[in-house]
Amino acid sequence: MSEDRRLAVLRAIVEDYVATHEPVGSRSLVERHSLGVSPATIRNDMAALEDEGLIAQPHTSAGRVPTDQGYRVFVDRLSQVKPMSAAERKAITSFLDGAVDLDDVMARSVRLLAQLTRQVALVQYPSLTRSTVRHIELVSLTPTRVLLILIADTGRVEQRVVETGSSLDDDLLGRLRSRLLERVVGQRLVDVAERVGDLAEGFGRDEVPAVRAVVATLLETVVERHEERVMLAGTANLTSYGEDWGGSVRPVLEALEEQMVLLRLLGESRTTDSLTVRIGHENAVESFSSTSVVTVGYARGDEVVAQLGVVGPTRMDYPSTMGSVRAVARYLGRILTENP
Amino acid sequence: MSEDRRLAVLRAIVEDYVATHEPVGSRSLVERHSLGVSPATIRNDMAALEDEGLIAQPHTSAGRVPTDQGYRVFVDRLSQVKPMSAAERKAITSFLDGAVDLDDVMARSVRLLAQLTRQVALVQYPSLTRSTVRHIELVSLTPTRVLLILIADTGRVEQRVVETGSSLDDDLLGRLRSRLLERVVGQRLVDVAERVGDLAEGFGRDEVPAVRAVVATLLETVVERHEERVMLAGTANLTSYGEDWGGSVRPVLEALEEQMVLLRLLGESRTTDSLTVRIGHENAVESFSSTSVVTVGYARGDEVVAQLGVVGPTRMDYPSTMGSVRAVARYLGRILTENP
DNA sequence: TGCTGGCACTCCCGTCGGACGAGTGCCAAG
DNA sequence: CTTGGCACTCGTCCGACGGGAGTGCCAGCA
Repeated sequence: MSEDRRLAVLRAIVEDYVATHEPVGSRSLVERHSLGVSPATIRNDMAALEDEGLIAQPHTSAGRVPTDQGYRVFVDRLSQVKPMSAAERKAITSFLDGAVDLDDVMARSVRLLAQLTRQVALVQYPSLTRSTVRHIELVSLTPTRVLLILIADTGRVEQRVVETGSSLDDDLLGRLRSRLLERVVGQRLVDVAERVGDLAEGFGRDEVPAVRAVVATLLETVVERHEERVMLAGTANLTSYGEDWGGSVRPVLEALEEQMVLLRLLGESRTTDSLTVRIGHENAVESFSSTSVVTVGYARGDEVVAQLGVVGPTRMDYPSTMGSVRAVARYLGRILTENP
Repeated sequence: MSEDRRLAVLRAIVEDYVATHEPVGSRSLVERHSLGVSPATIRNDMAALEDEGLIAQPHTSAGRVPTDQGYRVFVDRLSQVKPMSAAERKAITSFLDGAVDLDDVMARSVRLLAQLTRQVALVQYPSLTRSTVRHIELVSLTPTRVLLILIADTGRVEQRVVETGSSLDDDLLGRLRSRLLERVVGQRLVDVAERVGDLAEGFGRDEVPAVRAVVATLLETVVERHEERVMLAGTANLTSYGEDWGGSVRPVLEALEEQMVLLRLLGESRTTDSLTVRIGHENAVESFSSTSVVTVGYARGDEVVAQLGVVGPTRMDYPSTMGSVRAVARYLGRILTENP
């Protein structure tokens, strides 16, 4: 009973099960794949695979279904990422090239990914903390209110209203603006905090509170993870996987409405730009125990700025999904890199 | 056979059906409601109501179910909006009061509405075209790129990158900014177009193309319906209504991902601030033929700036839903009005 | 004229039993 | 180590059946 054939059987089981969504038996296995042995032999292999915990049977004397561990082995050792066809690549570029600004790029990417994979797609905005400051603008709204606008080099724009407490005249606003600009433009957002800590120095006594308020809001904007936005698309695809996906669709839909959950799904492997596959219970989030999450980082230049990925049933077509995810990440990275 | 009693029967049928989700028969009707007559009498009334097209039976000799028209009559003549309890009102205010900016207000409103109604909630951003310009800012990104930021008095901020073609120096940018400000600040967005048409006059020959580019983008931002954003929450609630909702959940989920569809659902009665209920086929959108949409405008000051509402099964609890929708609209309006 | 009780009828739905078939595990032989 | 054979297990798919809920109609009564 060769190790090789056993793995070939596992691969065949995964492929068939993904294709048919039905437990697969020894007979149909030898029919659909040229394994060169009889059903009985396969049955022995299957028994072994079951002992190893890679497959399981839903009921006695039904076909076999891959377990989470089975998928794990399949992904790690038995499959390779399926590259996109030329036509698909072309479709991707032409679809993404029409974008006019960052929001548009993100929106298009996430919809594209949902379409390609027929699953739920997630795209995280380029992280604020990893990018640098391109510009800061202060706009006076009312005497005691200032709109603080922060523009990152990724094209991302954050805005925030500051209650200054005391009033700011145009002169003070101008001085504050230029001080801020000279301190932080070109700096990485992570470093902004230490660059502006003493910014209040050099301002008049009565001006300090207002300056402090602005700086505080700026730091909030920069530091807060909370603002790591994630876009979502393709929730309708949840319905296609019938009822047989563990529990039901509801908890998944609920979880997908929580930004925090999305970030956890995407964020746990922040720095890599290699494909990450989290299968079933490997997901930290409870309600995703019968789903798999495929993520990858995308880069601007040669720095990974955020993650994107898809959420689907554990019985997804991993090679294709991984191919699509990787392809979208690459083209998205290219667009971000080319458009300064 | 009095008209009054027939309508009382219709009301009872709607109420029971909404509560139980099962066809309601003459016997259980007289048990649960004090109609003062026998089942046989009710049956006669039911036959009449069926002739009028207000109720129907799923199968011969099953109970009756309200038709779209039946709900229509119920909403128009037999029900009144159920006001929120004091506790609920308090919860609403405390939930909304924590908001820090417009995005936050919108996000909280939509989630709140979804929770209150246990349905899918929609909230449209305050319309750009109905509000006035508070400020316009031009920020130079690269020599040939300018970030145009438009701030409306509703607190809404739109940003857009302008490719100017030729290069803009700081001087030109400054002149352009002040010209723009003097022309449009305080103007209604609808009027912006005519105020800036001739803005290029007074600029040098070589400056005109860049000015034109900025103006064009500004108009695009102002005019484009496309940018009427809608927030969405509570899609998980779609699953609770079981399978028995016409067709399935999928087309509804799909439609809800289209901004255009959301706008159509909300937008058809733009100007009123009175409750609008669209039942089943009354919805223009195909996939919503077994859902009802309850919308209402919300105002800033005394001007309706946008719509909000919920999408649910036709067999929803209309009085409560209408109460929740109206309440959220009022509190949202109050917040927008109080925070300038 | 309108309400009521009675009655026959329709049809949905849950249950039960049996036949079928897919699939398994084991064994003895090649 | 592989293979064919064989007995066995279950899940699933009918078809029949009975109960029950609900209806429509009718004749009698206020």
